[in-house]
Amino acid sequence: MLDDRKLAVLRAIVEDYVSTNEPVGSKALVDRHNLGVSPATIRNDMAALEEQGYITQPHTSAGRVPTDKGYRLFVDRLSQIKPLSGAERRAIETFLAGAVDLDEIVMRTVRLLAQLTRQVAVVQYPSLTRSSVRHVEIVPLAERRVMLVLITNTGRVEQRVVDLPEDIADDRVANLRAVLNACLDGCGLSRVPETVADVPERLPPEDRPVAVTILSVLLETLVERHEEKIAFGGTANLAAADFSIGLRDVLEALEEQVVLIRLLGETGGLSGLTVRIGSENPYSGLRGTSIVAAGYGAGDRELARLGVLGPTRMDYPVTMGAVRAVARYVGQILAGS
Amino acid sequence: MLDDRKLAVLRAIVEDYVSTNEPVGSKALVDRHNLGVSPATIRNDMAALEEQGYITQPHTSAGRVPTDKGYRLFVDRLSQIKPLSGAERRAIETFLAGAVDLDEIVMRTVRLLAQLTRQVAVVQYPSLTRSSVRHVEIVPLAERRVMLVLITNTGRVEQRVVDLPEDIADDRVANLRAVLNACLDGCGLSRVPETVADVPERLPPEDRPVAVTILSVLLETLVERHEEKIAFGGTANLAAADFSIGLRDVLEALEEQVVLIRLLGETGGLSGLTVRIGSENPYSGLRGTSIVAAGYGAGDRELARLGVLGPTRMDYPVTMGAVRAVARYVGQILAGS
DNA sequence: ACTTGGCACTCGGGAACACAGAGTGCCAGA
DNA sequence: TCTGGCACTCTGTGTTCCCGAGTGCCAAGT
Repeated sequence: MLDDRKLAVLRAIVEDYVSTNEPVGSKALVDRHNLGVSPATIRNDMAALEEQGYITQPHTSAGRVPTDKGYRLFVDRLSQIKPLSGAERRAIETFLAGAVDLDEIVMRTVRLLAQLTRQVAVVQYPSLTRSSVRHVEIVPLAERRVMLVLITNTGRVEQRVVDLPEDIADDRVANLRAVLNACLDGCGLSRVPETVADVPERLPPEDRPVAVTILSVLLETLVERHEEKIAFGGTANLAAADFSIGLRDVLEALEEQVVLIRLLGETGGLSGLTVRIGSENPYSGLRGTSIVAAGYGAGDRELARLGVLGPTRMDYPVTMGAVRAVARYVGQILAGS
Repeated sequence: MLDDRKLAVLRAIVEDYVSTNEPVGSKALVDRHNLGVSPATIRNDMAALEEQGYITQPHTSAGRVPTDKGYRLFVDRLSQIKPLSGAERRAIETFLAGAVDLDEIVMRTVRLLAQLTRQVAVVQYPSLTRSSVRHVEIVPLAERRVMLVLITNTGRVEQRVVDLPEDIADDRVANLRAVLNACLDGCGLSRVPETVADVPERLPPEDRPVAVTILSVLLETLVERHEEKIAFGGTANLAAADFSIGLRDVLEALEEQVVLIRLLGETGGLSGLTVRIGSENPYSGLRGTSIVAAGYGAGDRELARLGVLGPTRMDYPVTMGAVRAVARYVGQILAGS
């Protein structure tokens, strides 16, 4: 049904269209790629490909353009992820190595991805829920007011100001801190609620109201921040790629954290890369845009995801290579720090 | 030289052009605003205004359009800042009040400004250098590795992982922490370097190498973060305002932190509002865009700045009102938390 | 000294039109 | 099954033309 040559033709069409941004015709095809046949033959193949929905023509008597289905086939079976050049790898390493805290790691990753792929980069902060407690700190700020600081093993720091129901002496705060750290150290965040359940009972009765208040804020922090944080950048690249339509929609989607998270979401197939092409993605404003995403994490578990977003007409092999490489390096950095 | 009627004409031109986005001619002017004179008279006035560079015509036989100089005059002398409606004020208050930490305050402020003005909003994080130390925390992470956490009175939290030259027992860390907090509590960040200079001497000799390492990282933190942090949003509004040219440039400028800071920078005249119109601003890519900015702070001192960025063709009175109001409310929130 | 109506002039933008060029589908022959 | 040829169909571009909004200027009016 789709013999080898037809597949080759499809591949050629995708490659040409991606690089020229113009519908590609039969003649141009045989000129550029040396398929050993004549334009007429190609036309027949094209007719077949169109029949089956892999390509389409914007109007009669124009060249062909890949459909989403065509890109899908290309990505799945006709292309290979293109590894980065040595220079690029080194650039990534040195650029990321300079980061000094989590915020900066994320920011730099965004820039890196945007620059490497010339698209919009999106990076999710390492998930709170899957990481574990490294330290809890309680800092007295004023009477009846403390700041609660939670440090995770991924370097993420959460802070909350807590208003207390009553005064509490500094040494009692210290005690509470010690108890908390003793039972929470290394504890997976998802297991924190059970773990702290009996903490009040282990304290002198007069400390319990304060402890309960602080604990409730702590739990709140975990729940609230379940909605993850996201950073993005490289929007200038959107303007460059003369986005046929909906630049507005894309920008809107980018500012809608919830949408973004869903787009990155759902881990996918081979080598951890997810590619969602045009109408495959669940947000109507993003018809015409594809997302290439990958999970990253320190060690074995996936902590969060990152990826890029660009026109369906993008260079998938290169983009996928860049995303995969960056995801790996970020994972290493996180594991090392 | 510029009698009252000419000024009225200029005002009318600005207002009409802002609302219609089309060059405004003499006839349209007399129709809409009831100046009590004929089109011919207006034409003479317009000629005078053009002569002096306040307006210009895109081409012969088109209406007039304000120049940057014209907008400047309009902002300085022909318009009044338009206060927000009661509903808007309440919306601001409730929206900002829900914020739970500094990050969220900033994020919400960005959204608020963007929504209120329908432009791109830019918010600078409260400056580190002008705030003061509320607490320093040293958290042991592993042997020879601690995390240094600095909490400022504006709620900003800075963290750094520090690799130590040698092992150090927890109680000695606690001692160092106590000493640091004792001398730094409430200390303005700019005075930290002098203040900590003699700390090593006050410690037992065996702790000094560690203390020196930690202090150097602390000082580094202060210096590095002198480059301030910035958040922005509402870029979708850019696409809506059919930006004549340079949407790309604008997006690039937005991602260039340094440029952004310079744009917000320099506090200005009346009521703390700075308006920079088109070519007045120091970045060539932003010809065609204006910036309305204001300082905000808890109490008397200006901690940082916020503002919006949009086409020179913007509704200045409304925008200025919104920026001023948001700046005030954010100040209140910061002071209160 | 301003203001006004009249008038000739200018120029951009849209509509109508023609045309070249790229591309297609199909068919008959190798 | 491939190929060359041929007729056909579009889009995009350039040309021309014309309308209308808007101007500048002048002479007359208040």
